[in-house]
Amino acid sequence: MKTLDLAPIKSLFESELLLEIEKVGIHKKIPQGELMIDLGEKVQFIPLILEGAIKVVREDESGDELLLYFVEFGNTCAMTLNCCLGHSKSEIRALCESDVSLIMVPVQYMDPWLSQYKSWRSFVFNSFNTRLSEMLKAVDALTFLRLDERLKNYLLEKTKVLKNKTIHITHFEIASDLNSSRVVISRLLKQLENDRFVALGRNTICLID
Amino acid sequence: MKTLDLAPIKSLFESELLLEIEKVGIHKKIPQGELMIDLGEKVQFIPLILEGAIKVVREDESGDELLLYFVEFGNTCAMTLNCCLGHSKSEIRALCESDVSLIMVPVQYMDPWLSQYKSWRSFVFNSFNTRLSEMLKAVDALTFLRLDERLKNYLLEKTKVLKNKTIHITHFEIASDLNSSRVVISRLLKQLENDRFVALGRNTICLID
DNA sequence: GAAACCTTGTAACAAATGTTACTCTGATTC
DNA sequence: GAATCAGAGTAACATTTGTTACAAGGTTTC
Repeated sequence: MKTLDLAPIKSLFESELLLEIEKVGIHKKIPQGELMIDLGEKVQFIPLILEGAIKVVREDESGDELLLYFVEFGNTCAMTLNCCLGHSKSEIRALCESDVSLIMVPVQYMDPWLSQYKSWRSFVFNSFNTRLSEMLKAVDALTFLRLDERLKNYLLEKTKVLKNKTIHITHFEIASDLNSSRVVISRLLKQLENDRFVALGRNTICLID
Repeated sequence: MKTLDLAPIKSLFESELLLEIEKVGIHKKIPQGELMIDLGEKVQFIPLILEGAIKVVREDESGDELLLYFVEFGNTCAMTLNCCLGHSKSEIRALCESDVSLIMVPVQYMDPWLSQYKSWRSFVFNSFNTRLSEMLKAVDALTFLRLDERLKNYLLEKTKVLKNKTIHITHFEIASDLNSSRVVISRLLKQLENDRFVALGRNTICLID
């Protein structure tokens, strides 16, 4: 069994805590596209993300979706913390946006570490704060922006998270993430192409500049 | 100087913590309508709500608003915690929806109490969770509901928080809270009146049933 | 009590977004 | 290589929401 490579999170936690994490944490690699948590599932582990990005999605009763935000390195999913602490079920779905490398810490360490380690408290609160900020951003976009602006933001986020100006995706998938319809997205993308914001190809969108 | 009446929160915290709260907390009563925190302000106190409700509002650059949620007894404003911990500035505006009675705890107790008192940890996390849930509800409404449904929810929330079936409010104020326009709200309210959901009067709306 | 103001009702129109239907084209399957 | 299919372009139309404009009653001010 390989030792955990904690290098990416070394600066986040004090050394004693790092030892504990090494002892009880399980290193996992999850390939792109894989479902991590679904609606209504119980969460048994706190995920510490080392590499990659996770996409968090909300769904209503009739199956319509909305992308809420991405979770990246140095954060954990606050919705998961939510579940761990409240022992409630997941209100969201989490998918791997890219290949993800993470450490799973069993939930029972949550509370003792909170009282013991200041760096753990910082980490957990930092995650909550980041999450609340992301939720605010989502609300802002839905409230104050028109769909063309939301689409632009979406494309920018996507390229940032995937670290690649060219995105492989269909118009239909974008429509799902933005809770819109394929025809509308095609229409707006065509506009963005005319505005020299993107170049369109089959299954690909390339940001210009 | 009167002793704090901690009765309402007695069951939330262990007795030692209650003593500490009594020692360092400042009891305050704030009348309805008063501004508690504005955008960009720094927060020096953690508010523990004993009675009443606080309305939390988001605003964009151009001055358009949106009501995010209400904070009631037994919770604290997670956005405030956000500020306390991150030492960042408020991203929201908080107003007293009704007369509010609360205890203000200076922020420096936040961290020591977290490591010392399990009930404080529970309380803080509970607040975060409630806030994330409320934000999810807000996102859901914006994404999946049409304005008439959002208006209904708004009226129901409002009567619940104010504990009164009759609301004193103008159509314009509702439009602000829902980030819509007065004319649209009047139109929809008229519909709700035809559907026997409300009875309309000048400055008043009364929920039927 | 006249003037000014606030609140609400209503109509006509405009803009943003969603829906349906059809076409074209390149990829995949057999 | 013919048949099928998925992805994308486009037009016509429907719905939802927002905007402008104006009228009619209350309320407040002076």
